[in-house]
Amino acid sequence: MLDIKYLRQNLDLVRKKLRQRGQAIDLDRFLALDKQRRDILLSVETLRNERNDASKEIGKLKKEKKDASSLISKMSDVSEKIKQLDDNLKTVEDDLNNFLLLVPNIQHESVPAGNGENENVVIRLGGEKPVFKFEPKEHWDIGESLNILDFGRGAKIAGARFTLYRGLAAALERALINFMLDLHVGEHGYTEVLTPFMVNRESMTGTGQLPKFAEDLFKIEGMDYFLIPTAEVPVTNIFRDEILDESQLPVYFVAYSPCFRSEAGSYGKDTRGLIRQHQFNKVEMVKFTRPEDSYDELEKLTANAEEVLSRLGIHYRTVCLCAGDLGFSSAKTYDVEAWMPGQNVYREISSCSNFEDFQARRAAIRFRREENGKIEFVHTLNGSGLAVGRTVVAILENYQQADGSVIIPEALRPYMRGADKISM
RNA sequence: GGAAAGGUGGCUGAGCGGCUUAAAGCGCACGCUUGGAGAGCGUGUGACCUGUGAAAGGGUCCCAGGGUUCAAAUCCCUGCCUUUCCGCCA
Repeated sequence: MLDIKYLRQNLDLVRKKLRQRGQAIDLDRFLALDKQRRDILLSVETLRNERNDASKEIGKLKKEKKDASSLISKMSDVSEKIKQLDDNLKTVEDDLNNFLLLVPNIQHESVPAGNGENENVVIRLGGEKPVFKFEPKEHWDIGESLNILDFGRGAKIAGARFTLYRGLAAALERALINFMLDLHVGEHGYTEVLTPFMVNRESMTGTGQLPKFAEDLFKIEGMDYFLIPTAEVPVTNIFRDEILDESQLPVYFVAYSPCFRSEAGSYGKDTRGLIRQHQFNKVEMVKFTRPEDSYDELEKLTANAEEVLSRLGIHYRTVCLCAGDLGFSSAKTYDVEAWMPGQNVYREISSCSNFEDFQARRAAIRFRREENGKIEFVHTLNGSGLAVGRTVVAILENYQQADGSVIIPEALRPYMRGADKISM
């Protein structure tokens, strides 16, 4: 959510920024609602003030056994008026709030212009592409011929976009989770948390999934619970409605969680393999920082994600998303894309974002400045560290051998009972 | 699932419908005192909205939402959450 005062005072700038993101938002409606709200507020508060004074007077008169009936009947009218104005105010405030909840964040000045994916800017390459003396296969072929990924039975058990892992694939998934958590906790200074995988509506609203993106979520029938689409939601909401001490900041959390996404609107996209599933595992990093630190922290967060790929020996590139490709809540996002030789493409394997105070304002996450005691919103950031299923894809495709086997990267072997290879 | 008790500020904890602008204590901050610390004494101690150059001022907030009343932390209803006991359960 944007700061209402900032919006009021920088209407043209906001309009311009939103246009760059490809967002058509009617800011005149905001102006009208905002004015209405303040007008009503002024009159209702004047009446309240009058009533408060009169109430004291009535109390005094009663105690002195004097007649208060004329004042009481007068206040009866005033109360009636207050009630009406309150109703109006509530309507206007609801409208205003609903409007603000649907306005996306404003991008940082360093974000490049552009309309979509194709205009993202590559800022870094890491590692090297493997060289194959044969035609590398796609991971779904590798996984099926090794009998470690069973797409047919996944579909039987649950449906399309669900997969059954078997044997060393299951072990590999679990090894990756532990490897990533150990790396971020042991070397990058994060604290591990394990959260609920279902959350309530407030949490979803706090991080920006609701109200706008309800169709992307799985909802529990008959209860107001949602399956999390990412651990970002429960982890960021850890501090919802809290005021932190400045000395606590920055806070770094890392969490493993399964993620559930309806993938509404992606019919026919990535239908084969592990790339786009209704359920997948992810290790997520989340940071709470002071405003002046958040862009440095974004660089470090992105480097933490890249480090996972470096340790696994997988080539990647890092792109800065252009204005038109940014997510709803983000002010700036780097995507880390792993090289997938079987498909001959780079695929997003981590997305690292600075939300500035957008989520903090929605979720009321604040901190107290030491020097003056003032309360401010924190900045929140998060990034995948990494998407586990897609990392399995990258390993299968990058480490495949001519004989159909797959070498296990050394960093993972201690997590896989010493196994160094997956073969028939 | 059955029964009961509760939800008040950073914490503990008062609060017969009007003198609550939420008592008191603890904590915290500042000052006095001290060689220094402690004790003692004094002062202060929330958030949000509105307003302004900044203020003053005004308003809201005692879990949430409704209701009764001239007036609600206080009375009524609904929901949520917590705790205890019983049942069931990985």
